[in-house]
Amino acid sequence: MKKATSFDIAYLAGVSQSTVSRALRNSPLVNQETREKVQKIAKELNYKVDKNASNLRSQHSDTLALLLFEDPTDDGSAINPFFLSMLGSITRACADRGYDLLVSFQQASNDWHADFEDSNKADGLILLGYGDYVDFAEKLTKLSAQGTHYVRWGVGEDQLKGSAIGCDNFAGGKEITQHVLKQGRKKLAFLGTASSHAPEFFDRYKGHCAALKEYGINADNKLQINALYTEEAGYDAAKKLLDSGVEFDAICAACDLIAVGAMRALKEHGLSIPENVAVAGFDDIAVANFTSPPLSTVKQDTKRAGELLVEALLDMIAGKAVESRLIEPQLIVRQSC
Amino acid sequence: MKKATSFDIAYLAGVSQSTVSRALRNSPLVNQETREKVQKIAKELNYKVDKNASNLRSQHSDTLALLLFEDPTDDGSAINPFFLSMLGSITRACADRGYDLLVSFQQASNDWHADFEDSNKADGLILLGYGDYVDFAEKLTKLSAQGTHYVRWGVGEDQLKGSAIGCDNFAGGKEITQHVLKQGRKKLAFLGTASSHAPEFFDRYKGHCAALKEYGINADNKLQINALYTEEAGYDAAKKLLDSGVEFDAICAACDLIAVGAMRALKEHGLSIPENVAVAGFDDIAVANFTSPPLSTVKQDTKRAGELLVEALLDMIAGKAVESRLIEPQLIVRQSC
DNA sequence: CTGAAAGCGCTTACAG
DNA sequence: CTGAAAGCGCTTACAG
Repeated sequence: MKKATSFDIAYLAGVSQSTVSRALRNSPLVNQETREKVQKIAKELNYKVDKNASNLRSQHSDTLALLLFEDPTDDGSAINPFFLSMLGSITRACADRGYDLLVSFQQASNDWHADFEDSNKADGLILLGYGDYVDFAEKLTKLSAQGTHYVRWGVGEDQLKGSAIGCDNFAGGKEITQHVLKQGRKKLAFLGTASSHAPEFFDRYKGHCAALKEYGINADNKLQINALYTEEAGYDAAKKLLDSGVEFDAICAACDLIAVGAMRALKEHGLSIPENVAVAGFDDIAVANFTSPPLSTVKQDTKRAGELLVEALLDMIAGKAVESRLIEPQLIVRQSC
Repeated sequence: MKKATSFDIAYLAGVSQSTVSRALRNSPLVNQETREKVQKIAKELNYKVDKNASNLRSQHSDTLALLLFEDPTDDGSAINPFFLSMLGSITRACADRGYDLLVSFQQASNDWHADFEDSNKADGLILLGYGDYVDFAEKLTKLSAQGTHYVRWGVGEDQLKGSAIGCDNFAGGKEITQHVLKQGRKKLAFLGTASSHAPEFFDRYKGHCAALKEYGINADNKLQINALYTEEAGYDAAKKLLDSGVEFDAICAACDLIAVGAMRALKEHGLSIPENVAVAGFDDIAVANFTSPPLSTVKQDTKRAGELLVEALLDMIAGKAVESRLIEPQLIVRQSC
């Protein structure tokens, strides 16, 4: 059976195809009786508007694209659980608003705008990632120049083009460090890249340093070790710290995966947590609740984040001004510190 | 600046719009020199084919839809990490093959076919879920009747319409139960719904019983407690088991989340794992490596699964016959049994 | 409130 | 190898 079109319905209903189109979209212009008749027939025929045709004509797609960009050095098998969680909440937020969501891991192309908005596949883009933000900045500048509608998860607009929804990383970093300091720890190490290549980590580090300062402690370079987004990186960084011989009684990790890797290194080294070394994370991924001991961390509300991202993008597409916004993080105290 | 169309390029290249269209799709019909000239101009203009127009004309979308159906009783906040992992691998598999992926949690509608394939948004559907399979069976029958292209993650075709890629749940359930029995355990409980409402769990249970039989043990009804897909359900089921007073020295959980919940209940009850009770899971989610003690389980290869699902669907769309296939699960021994 | 007509931007027979 | 033309299935001024 061939697919029904609006002309088939028009014929059966004894009205014009224009009227069918109007009736199906609940236009107030159409007589209620006519509308009901048309909708009844459409239902009987299992009719659905052809999205390609309607999008082509109306020049919008009611579809958003989620682009997950990652560090290309990643082996590709495991996605950071934090982003997977964001993906889940964004999918839900789109569905709630009647939008479809196109998902892509855009390693391949370096022209997101062209690939999605120019080809009319999506009305706007949501960017999510943990790649190198220095490379990334160029792309954002290009996107903005082309007038693409996009929002980004991450840091505010001082550092990168465009609007962003993000966690208040400075506040989060400060809060958990204060918590560690309150336990009487004095020599705090920070595991995570502290540079504009990873601005979210950098902000957390700045919050970390601010808390130290409150306690009259100067941040020590030797206690900060670079590490990116993975358990392996956390393991390596902790090893490096241990091998360096610098004394420390606590580790603040820039993310939970780093903390998990660091805990493994500490245990291999015969150190117990938190007796010898306190450990703190950031993100509150599912695993944080199950490490031994369970990891104290900073929770980012991914559900709320997904909603804000989708709302901001929709506002932008509608031509409204969109402000970057920060979500308040929440301290989660468990047993690791 | 208005978006460039193929007519703009045709004008600049001094050829017809038809030729532009051919040149852009690398048609062998077009002179190489002409093709290069056209492609150069297209690049300069930042031109991208309008997907809505080309899809409308050619009647296919190069897009696949992933439908995640869940138990509506779920609170909606947390998606089972196993499915999130599948989602990641499916996204990658689609990208590798030049397809876009539309993601949807189809709670709202009950007419997937109409929503995606009839509206020409997608060429085919991938179904992934943990809802009630009895309700689900009707939908599948309808999908098949309408000639929709779809593949499903889960159990083979005996029980449900359509082709499926799934884990060999029987073999996995049998293997891990054998492992538990080898440790000398005699009174094994099974936590997970054993009925056609949850056929994957049912198959795991059947494997479980087969292993018991090999060891001369008859499955005892009182040692099987229903539970669905969540940590909470696992906790409740273990409580129920404990309260029933039936003796047991091991728990085989139908999935890791159930195992995690059960471990919590056992500990609250003052029982130690594995000394008093051995615990086994199924799925190998990230958390399994971090429970205390780390959970022995059965790993499902989600990367391979995603690839097979996408390949099968593409074959089906291309008109090839597609067989249901099972992936071999892999026993992962940690410390919980 | 309704209809006839144009047109969104492509792909693809058809003719040369 | 190339071009003129039709048409995919809608939405939306325009006219009544």
